[in-house]
Amino acid sequence: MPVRAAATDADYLDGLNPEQRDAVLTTEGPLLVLAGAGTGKTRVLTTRLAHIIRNRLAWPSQILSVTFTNKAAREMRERVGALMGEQVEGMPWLGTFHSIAAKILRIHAELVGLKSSFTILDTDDQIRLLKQVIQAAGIDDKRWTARYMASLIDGWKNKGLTPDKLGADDGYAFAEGKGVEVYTTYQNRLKVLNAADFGDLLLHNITIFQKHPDVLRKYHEKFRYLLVDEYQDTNVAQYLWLRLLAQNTGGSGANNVCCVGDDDQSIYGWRGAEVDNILRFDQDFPGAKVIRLERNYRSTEHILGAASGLIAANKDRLGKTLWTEDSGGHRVTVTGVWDGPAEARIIGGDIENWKSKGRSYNDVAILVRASRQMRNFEERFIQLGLPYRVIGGPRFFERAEIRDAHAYLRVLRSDTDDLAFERIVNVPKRGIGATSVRKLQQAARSMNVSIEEATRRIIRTDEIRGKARSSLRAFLLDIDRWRKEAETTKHTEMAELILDQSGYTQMWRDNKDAKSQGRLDNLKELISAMGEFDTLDAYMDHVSLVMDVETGPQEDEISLMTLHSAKGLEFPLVFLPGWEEGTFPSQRSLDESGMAGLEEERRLAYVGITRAREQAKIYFAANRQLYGSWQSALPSRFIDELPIQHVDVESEANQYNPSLIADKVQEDFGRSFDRAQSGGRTSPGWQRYSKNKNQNFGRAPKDIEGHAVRRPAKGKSSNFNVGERVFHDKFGYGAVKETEGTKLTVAFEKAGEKKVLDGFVKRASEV
DNA sequence: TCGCCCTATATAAGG
DNA sequence: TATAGGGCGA
Repeated sequence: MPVRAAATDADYLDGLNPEQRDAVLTTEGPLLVLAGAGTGKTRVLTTRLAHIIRNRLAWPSQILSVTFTNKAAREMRERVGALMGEQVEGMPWLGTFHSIAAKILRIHAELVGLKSSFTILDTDDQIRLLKQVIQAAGIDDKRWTARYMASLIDGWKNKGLTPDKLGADDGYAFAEGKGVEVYTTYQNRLKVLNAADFGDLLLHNITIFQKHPDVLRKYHEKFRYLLVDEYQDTNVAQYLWLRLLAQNTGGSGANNVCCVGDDDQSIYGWRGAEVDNILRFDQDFPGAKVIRLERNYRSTEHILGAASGLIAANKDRLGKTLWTEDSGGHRVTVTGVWDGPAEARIIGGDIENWKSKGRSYNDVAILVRASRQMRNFEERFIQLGLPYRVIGGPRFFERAEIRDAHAYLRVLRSDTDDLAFERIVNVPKRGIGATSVRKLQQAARSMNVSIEEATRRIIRTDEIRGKARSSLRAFLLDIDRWRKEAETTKHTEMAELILDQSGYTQMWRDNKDAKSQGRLDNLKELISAMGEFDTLDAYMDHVSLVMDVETGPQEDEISLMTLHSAKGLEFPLVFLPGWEEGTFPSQRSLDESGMAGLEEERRLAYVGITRAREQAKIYFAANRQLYGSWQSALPSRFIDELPIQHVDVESEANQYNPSLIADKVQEDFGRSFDRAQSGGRTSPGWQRYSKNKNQNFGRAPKDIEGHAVRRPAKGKSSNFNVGERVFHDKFGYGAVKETEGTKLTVAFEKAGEKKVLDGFVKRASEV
């Protein structure tokens, strides 16, 4: 096989810019491709794969390509296929971290005490199992919830920490130091159940690679090229896994690892991602080449300018300068509105306007920080009759009815799947309550058999009596009959038959809840999803790792989603509502993660703006309803950080004074920052921050007519005096307690003490 | 054991 | 405000 083919004149390289071409052709040695938003990352990735294969640098089976999501893997597979034509059949080692780790683990399962047939537990199973472990350890599971323990364990697994690698004080956050004990017991239970949770897939791989160099060597010999997408999202475990596979000194493809990512789009720190991985790449892989893709093909100059100015406030970044030839276009707009419903009303009107100009709803996206912000929009769109789709939200295979159905199928397949058996033994209600189930669990444990086997034995005794006993007996007979029929019946028919005969579908038919029809529909959809696989086993293997469902044909609809799920997408017109302190940046991020949290929020804002091709429109509301009660809000500090030459300030007519935007509290920012950051104003971060901030604030913003907005002089006080009686549309009457610039602290008679801006209150005497 | 009522709680979400 | 899960009475 030639080490390198002269392929620079190949037509698949046409149309790549010099940096993209370099990223495709640099096949040997470690390479980091820093791909800014909209710089043609996927094209580079797929072309690189095609280049390697076409030039016979490696066979498709010798390339390991990892992504985070099934969607990304699917897209890559399709696009490589399109580039290669029919000549190449699928790439066996292209997939998500988890699917590839699972594939490897199936081969070597016995090295970590599992059987090759191990089941993969989803988060729901994981939590139910943990609850059992916690209760068995005599820990109060209300004070110390399984959910909390699961998050600790996930955190440890994300860091590559098995129980033996934890110190005594590590588990102290749980039940006075019992954390590690619970973790250990949980891992032992998993082994007994022949199961692995998602974190284990990677972790077991790492253990195997570390303890069995001969196994690792085989993979070194197998893989000549490694490719990692979205490298900024990798956690420590993924990083360790990759290092082990990549650090190949003697093999055929020494260190040919290519990581692609964008530190500015790292938004999954809360999920264990370590931006550090990408920041440290050249130290981890000595001799690494770094290529920056900075030419943006997506957005206008104003959109890029606004986004770049914003992200410049971040300290920990490698730094890129995006540029475009697409000059002109609309500035990013910033609009202040009265409250959430007003925001939805204005955006709804804008969308109608867009549509009436002959553009499509598909061009439009609304990106929110938290899913609860979607509600105002849904309500308004229904009123206006605007078609929309919500992207994200609860996923198909995670719905309770689907999990129940799967549990029936798991029991059908295996008589040792305790978690599945427990889940459905009393669904639908068969009169087998918690007490009976506990007895079964105890019996199973003492006899060292599965719960199903324990049940078979126990119903021959008087241990369980009455209805519970007869129901259990009938249930076991059902299971036996189903297993027998399954030998000769197609799996889809089998599923229908089981759901029918168990009374499961009847349970939902009898349920008068509004959602139960939807659940029945989901069950039908499940059957048809199963039909795409030849056997039940093939189907079950698939769903354990692929939780999403491919989206069907597109209608012309507005997209409504969170900022997180918008990553990787683009739309001509993007609405960014809810840019208020507390909402965005989220107060919780600041409280829990301080400066790092703030920077991640800012990257999220950057992701949001850079989704837009033609126009990005930012909104903030003066009042926001949170959990049923109204709160006044201040514009997000991110609005202050937008370079003014790329921004137009608009206002909701007569309701809002544009000068408020400009004003908005440099001092207030300082205060919330102090809260979030223990270092306070003396920290380097703060000093750097204020410096950047002042740079961005040299000029006064302009309002929609182009007049410079009057900016209150520093220390300018409001027109209200302490003790004055005022009226606020949402909070009613109250008395001013304190004034600070244009910000008032008002003791409202009904709503209590609130901080509001003086533009939003009137003198009570003028009402 | 079931079912209702009350109350505690509330980001983001991939596999 | 909306919901999920626990407590308690029938």
